[in-house]
Amino acid sequence: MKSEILKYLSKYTKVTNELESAIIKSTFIESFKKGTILLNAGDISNECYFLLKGCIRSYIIENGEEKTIEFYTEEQVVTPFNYGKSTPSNYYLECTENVIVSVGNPKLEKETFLQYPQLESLSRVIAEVIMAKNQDSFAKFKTSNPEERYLNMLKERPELIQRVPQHQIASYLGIKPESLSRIRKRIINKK
Amino acid sequence: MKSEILKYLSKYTKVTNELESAIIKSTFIESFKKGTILLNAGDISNECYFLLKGCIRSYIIENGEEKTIEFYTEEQVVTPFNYGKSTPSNYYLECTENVIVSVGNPKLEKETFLQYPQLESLSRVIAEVIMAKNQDSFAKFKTSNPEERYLNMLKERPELIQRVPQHQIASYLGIKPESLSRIRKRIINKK
DNA sequence: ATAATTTCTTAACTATAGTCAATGAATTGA
DNA sequence: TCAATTCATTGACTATAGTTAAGAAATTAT
Repeated sequence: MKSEILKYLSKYTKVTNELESAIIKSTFIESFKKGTILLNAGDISNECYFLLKGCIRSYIIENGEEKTIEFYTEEQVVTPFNYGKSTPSNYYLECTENVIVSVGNPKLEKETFLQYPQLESLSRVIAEVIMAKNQDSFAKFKTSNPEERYLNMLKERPELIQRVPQHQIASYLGIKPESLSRIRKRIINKK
Repeated sequence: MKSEILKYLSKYTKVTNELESAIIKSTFIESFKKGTILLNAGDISNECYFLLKGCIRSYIIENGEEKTIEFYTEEQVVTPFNYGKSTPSNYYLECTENVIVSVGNPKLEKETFLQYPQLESLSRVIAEVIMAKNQDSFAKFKTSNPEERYLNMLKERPELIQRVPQHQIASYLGIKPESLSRIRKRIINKK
């Protein structure tokens, strides 16, 4: 399992033996059952995750309604908004499937970074890449309408549509389930 | 002017004398006239900015239409999506006012980080904070409708509404200028 | 296996955003 | 300062999303 992490990091840097052992030492693996809530709104978040297997969903509850913010799948990093800070989370993290993750926490991180400065450097680079991707998806979301968003999702993350229920996809796209149903129908008729 | 940067950084860390001189050495200030394009779509981006004075807007052109992604104002960091990478930018950066910025580039950054590792550490922390904020605004955008987005903007960035033209705000909110005009009318009538 | 629950689809209706066109207001440039 | 240009508002009309309600389909639990 840990080799998945090394494979991921090797996209960003040459993984030396030293780095490899640093990772292996400072990393531990955990499994969670489908349905497990990893973080509750109102709680302090003290863990971040690297997803090895499964799917994690972040969502908020507004007027009694769940609104999906993001779906995380294999090889994605899940860092709660306020990871390592003392402010409570405003959203939930839920396993929508059985999940295997590599877990990090601020204390462990700090120690590791002190001992292996190149890991902090790597962390910064990866944080910047993720940030760029986030900005990119935000831009795409803003500049498209619901139908385009769904088509884009079909193109970019087709497997996700098979893995998660449609009403969660709807809220992820910023619309109601009924609308997504109609959009799907519209698309089929257009073909 | 440089003291503004130190003031900003002091929110995240104790600014030691060493850090202060590191910043001062590795930083230079530039001014740009209103209307200046700092980055063109298709170009490689080689600079990032810390905004000391003025406003910078990022936008893309889609079907001949400008769509505003973000407005950056005082004390904000402008890092192009692909800053330091060799892939061309997919969007524009434009000064919507006369602008004073502190400029960074990857080469300078690299040298500075080598010499002052605590600055890289600080960079990572700030990157994470910005990331969290981005995720937060994305979540807010997704979970609200155009009217709520405008009301939220009125609350969060009231000065911005005075500073930039309304059709740019409309595209920033993901709607057409005519719709924003109607939303404003609706809000006034509700009061 | 069957009942209970949840999810998805459809329909009728309402509210709001998009489109196109016209006009008035504000800004910019010579 | 006046003309030209850009920007904001309004109206009429269209398209699409939200709402409510009902029923079908799929999933889950006993």
